[in-house]
Parts: sequence; C-alpha cells; structure tokens
Amino acid sequence: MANSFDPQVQKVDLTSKVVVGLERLSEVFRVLLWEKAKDTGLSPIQIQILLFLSTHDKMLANVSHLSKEFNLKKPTVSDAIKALHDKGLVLKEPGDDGRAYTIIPSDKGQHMIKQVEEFETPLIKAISTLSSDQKTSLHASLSQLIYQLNQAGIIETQRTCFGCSFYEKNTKGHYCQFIKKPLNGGDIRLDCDDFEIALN
Amino acid sequence: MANSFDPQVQKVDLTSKVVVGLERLSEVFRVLLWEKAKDTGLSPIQIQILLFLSTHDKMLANVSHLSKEFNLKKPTVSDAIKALHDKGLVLKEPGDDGRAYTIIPSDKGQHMIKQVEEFETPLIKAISTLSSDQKTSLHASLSQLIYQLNQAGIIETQRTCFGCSFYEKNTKGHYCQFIKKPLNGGDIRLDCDDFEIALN
DNA sequence: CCTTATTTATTAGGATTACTAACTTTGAGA
DNA sequence: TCTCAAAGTTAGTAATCCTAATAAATAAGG
Repeated sequence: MANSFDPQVQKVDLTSKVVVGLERLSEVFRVLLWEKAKDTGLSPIQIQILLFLSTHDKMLANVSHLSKEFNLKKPTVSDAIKALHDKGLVLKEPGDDGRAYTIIPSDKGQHMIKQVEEFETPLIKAISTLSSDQKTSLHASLSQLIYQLNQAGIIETQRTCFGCSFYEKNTKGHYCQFIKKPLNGGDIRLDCDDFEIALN
Repeated sequence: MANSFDPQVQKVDLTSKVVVGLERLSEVFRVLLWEKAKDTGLSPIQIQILLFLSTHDKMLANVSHLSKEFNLKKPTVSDAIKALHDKGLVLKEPGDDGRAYTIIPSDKGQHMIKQVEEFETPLIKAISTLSSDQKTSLHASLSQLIYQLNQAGIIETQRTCFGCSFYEKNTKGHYCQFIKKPLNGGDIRLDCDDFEIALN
C-alpha cells in the first residue's frame, strides 16, 4: 500500500474530511440513544420526545411541531406519542384547536425524564475537553452549517436565530432586533425560547 | 415568555449548545440517506456500504469490519450485504480464511455507486461556505471529539491516527512515526489508508 | 351561510433497521 | 486432538419510518 500522506492533497480534501468526521459523530446519537433505550424499555424516538418536553414550552408539544423538530413524518411521531401515552408517561391536553392537542409529562414521565436525560453525558464529557475557543468556533461552524442546510431545504429548523423574524444580517454581521444587540459567535441560538414571540 | 437572553448564561451553556448543533447535524445524514434510498430502491445502510467499497481497500470489506465501521452488529450488516448481493450489486470473493469473504462492487454496482455518491453533496456545499480557518478548526474539534468518544467506548473507530500504532502524543502535540512528522490540525486523519500497515 | 381547501391527527400496510440468541463452519492454540 | 475463539448466517422480535387513505376541525372565499 502506498504512502498516501501528502500535505498538498490533504488541504484540498479538508471538506471531505469534515464530512467523514460529522458522519462518525452522527453515529454517536444513534448508539447512545439505542443504549438508553435498552435500559429503559423506551424507543429512541420516545426518549427524544420526552427530553424535548422537559426543556420546551408545552405549546410546542404537538404532533405537527414535533415532526418538523425531528424531521420525521407525522405518523411516525403519532405512533411514538401513542406508545408514550399507553405507557402512562405523557398526558394529552386538548387545546383551542379541536383537532390538535399538546402532550405533557405525567409524574411517571417526569421520573423517566430524569433517567434518560443523561444519555448524552458521554458526548458532553467529550465536548468539555475542548478549549473555550474551540467550543466557540465549533458552535459558530455548526450554526452556519445548519443555516446552509436549512436554506437548501434539507432540514427543518425551529427556533434558530436564522429563521427568526427578529434576526438580521447586516454588513457588520448578525443582529437580533429583539434584544437590539449584535450576535457574535456563541450568541447565535439554535434553540431560542424567544423565537415564538417573533412569530406573533 | 421571559426574555431569556443573558450573555453570562450563554457562555456557561456553550457545551449544551454544541450538543444541540451536533444533534441537528446528525439528522442530516439520515434525511439525505433516506432521500437517496427512495430514488434508488436501496436502503440507507446498503448505500453506506456501497460507498465504503468505492473508497476503501477490499480487504476491509467483510462483515466483521463493516459492522465495526458502522457501529452495527454483524447480523445487521450480513442482511444488508445479502440484499446487495441479491440485487447483483456486489460479488463475494472468498479469501484465505475459509470462514470469511470480501465483497467487491459488480459492474452494476459501480454504476450504482455513481448514482448514490452525490447524496452528501448538500452537506459538502454547506461546508464549502466555511472559511479555511473555520474548516481547520472544525476538523480538529471533530477529531478530538471522536477520539474522546472512542476512548469512552461509545464508538468504534477504524483507521484514525489516534488508534494507529504509528501515532504518538508527545509534549509538543501529535506525531506520526510512519511519516516521521508532527501532525498539526488538518493532518490528523479520521480514515487513514496507511492504518492497516500499522497493524502489521 | 355554504362550499371548498387546508390542517391536524390517525389508521393501515409495508419495507427497513437493528437487535439477541442460537447455530454452523473454520481457524488457532495447548 | 481437543478446546476455544472467530466469521458469518438464520430465526425471531421490536422499532423505525415511510406512503396512502381517512376522519374531523378549521380557514377562506363567495
């Protein structure tokens, strides 16, 4: 086998090397979720939905929104919610719209959330080994990639600064009209709680 | 809803924001693979295996290795290979070990590879919008995360510098005994063709 | 008010994913 | 040779995730 080390070639190929890295990391979530699923008797998607409930407003917790959130079709989410409901982990709350409902964790569900929310602990530990500067740069790069992929119609993004009506991109960079401040590096939000306000 | 913008809190939470970003990006592969799968009549895992064949030595193309490569169990890979074989896309080649065999793309398989290898084009386009410095930093961060997660036993990694017997970490940083040179930033390989030599 | 279109969610059906457990065959070591 | 380990398969099961068709409620327009 030839020695294929060649600094010239490597610089050209950095993009595809990043793709390989991202591909490897994308497996991490599948592996970690599967592991936790075996422990708890839940399925990966059920875990993801439960965790979403613990950190987001319940008005976001309906089938339509969750399917966009996870880039899944509505029947897939509907089935998962039904399973959670059958297990007594979530309650269905009817809303103003007679067709829709939102789900909230039951007491049993709250207890389960505590069990599953450590599933990403290994990933958090890994990220903790990065320097502050590395984390800042990584976050900025990820934000930009997600923005580009959203623009290309590949993924749905909810509550990112880039999709928010308060967001502006001017000559100086990113700017938020809600807080009236420029957004630098780590300020860009991928999951902003104030995004909903922007919709009204 | 309260204004939850707070620069202090944001700095503390950068780790979890990175997790959110990685989680979003991990969906990209699933979405892109599914899309291509519908076009071609293949399954996501079949596509991944075909693409692996096009860029790696055939001695790596057996059930055991591929299952480690994709962090799947052997029956899962065995089934996928059987499907590819039934579709006439790969040929089974017996090796020295009477139990094992390697797979190589057939002519039809080569043709299919050309059709599927653009599945990650949107991602490549997105990455191309990053500056050279951003890409270098991103690659370094991803490499470190993969290293940490491999050390933690979460994912298997094949052919990374970190798992290679030629790799050394000294006081100055990373070093490769095969090329006898320090490894800086983008030099770290996640998929080194010379890794196998290191095993001998 | 009435009709039409859209949206919300579900059901049904199917291919795929991915696992564990048990098995066959082959190889390696004492 | 005997035993253990490794490569791969088979069988069975649960979960993933889709499309298509459906029912019910809302929204929009005349």
